[in-house]
Amino acid sequence: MGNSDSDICHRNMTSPTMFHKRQAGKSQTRKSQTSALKSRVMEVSLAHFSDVGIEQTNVGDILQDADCSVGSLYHHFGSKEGIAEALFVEGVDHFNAGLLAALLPRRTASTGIKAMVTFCCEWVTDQPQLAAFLLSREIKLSELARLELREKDRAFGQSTYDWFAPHVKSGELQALPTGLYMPLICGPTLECSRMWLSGRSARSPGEVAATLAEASWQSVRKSVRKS
Amino acid sequence: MGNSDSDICHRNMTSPTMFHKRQAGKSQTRKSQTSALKSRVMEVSLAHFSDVGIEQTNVGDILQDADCSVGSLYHHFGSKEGIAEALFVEGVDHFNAGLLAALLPRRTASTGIKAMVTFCCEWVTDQPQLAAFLLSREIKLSELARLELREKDRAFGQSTYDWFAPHVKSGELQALPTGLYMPLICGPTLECSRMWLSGRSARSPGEVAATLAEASWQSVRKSVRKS
DNA sequence: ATTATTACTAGAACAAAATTCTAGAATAGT
DNA sequence: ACTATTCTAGAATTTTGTTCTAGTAATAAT
Repeated sequence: MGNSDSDICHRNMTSPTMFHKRQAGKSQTRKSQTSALKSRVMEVSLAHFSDVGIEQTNVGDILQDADCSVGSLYHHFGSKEGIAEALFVEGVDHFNAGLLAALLPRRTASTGIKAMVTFCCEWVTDQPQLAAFLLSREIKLSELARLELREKDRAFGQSTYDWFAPHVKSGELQALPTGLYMPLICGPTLECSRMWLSGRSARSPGEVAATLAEASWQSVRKSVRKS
Repeated sequence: MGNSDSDICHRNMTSPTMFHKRQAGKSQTRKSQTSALKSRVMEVSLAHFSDVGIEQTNVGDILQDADCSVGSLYHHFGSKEGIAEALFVEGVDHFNAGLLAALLPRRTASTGIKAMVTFCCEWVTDQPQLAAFLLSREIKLSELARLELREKDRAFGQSTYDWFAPHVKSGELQALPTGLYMPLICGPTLECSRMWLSGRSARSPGEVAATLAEASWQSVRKSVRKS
């Protein structure tokens, strides 16, 4: 059915080609074919990576599932890690953008913080594959990607801090080192997510979103208590 | 100095042995030699794993640094992942034991929760190698190890819950699903740790321990507020 | 229009690294 | 003493990631 290759002898054929297979859709332009190929590789890779991890995934499987040649893959991604890196950077971008989109429109400290937690929970529950991949830091980022990411982190931190600042000033939120807000707000949720995604816990983040949101809010609000 | 091997020709020698090298300490019993070998392999492996990751570590280096033969390594650990697995399970055990030891002697809810956070911070700061390895979930656990770990998690959760229960009953701690206490109490700290260990943040957990402890306490204590 | 350049595809060939295999030595059990 | 088992050893094999050469489509330059 699928593989009408390898029936005729390809062995010891020093020259490739003799008109390309694989170009099923002739109507498509080359550009769109290429970008389709790249997305296919990334999609397939994500599935494998999140399933068995980067190391256990072998390039051969990706090649086969994405119907891609060795040459193309290495032309576009450079290496197996290269695919992972692309997925990682793209994923972090999406996550951060979504988190900001959830936060910025809120007007009160309480609703803002809770919106962040809720977004995390939904995001993890909605796309467990991507979440599992991003949360399992098994990617050894290249120096380039590391810098790119650090800059993105900084910009993201700045944006959230701009939102926080007025609420800190008004006395609703605690004044904390910049780097502590994210861990305090999203840390518990991400920890729950890891447990759930790795099968070590049965309860999905979605199920406990409200509780997590309230608890995280309590941990960063300015305390004015009786006792 | 060290390697007086490979000077005499070993090549194309179909039979091994002809009395073993490596047995430097003749006085030691075989048993202790073996267990020493295993620890050596684990120690060396941890250093490599936490440094460059499991994938980037190659077995050859471990073999050389631990002065171990291929046969021995595969006899004892089965595979490279096998070493990682052993390290992981042992590490989780130590961590959980330490955490319990920090918690159990405390008598009040507040000091108990804070002791847990403080212990996490110290533990991560004290043994960054082991921490980095455990927190970077790049290990694909075998089904066996997964079950073993799940059971350990359950037992650990039970022990902590036994400590929590009275404080919940007395109204000091919130009543939460069992699986949420750990993420809420240690989640922020572990998130900070990951950031610090991966070089994405400059502040070590130790430096912000007190703040984290207070915040985590606020997130799980029973709220009795004005507003 | 023709040529040069670039982007892309293809798969054989290569190299490196993980794992298996065979065999011998030490020890425990009977 | 003999048998079974555990452990050590390293050559041989296999697997797998990556490079290399060679070709095709598309585009820019002349």
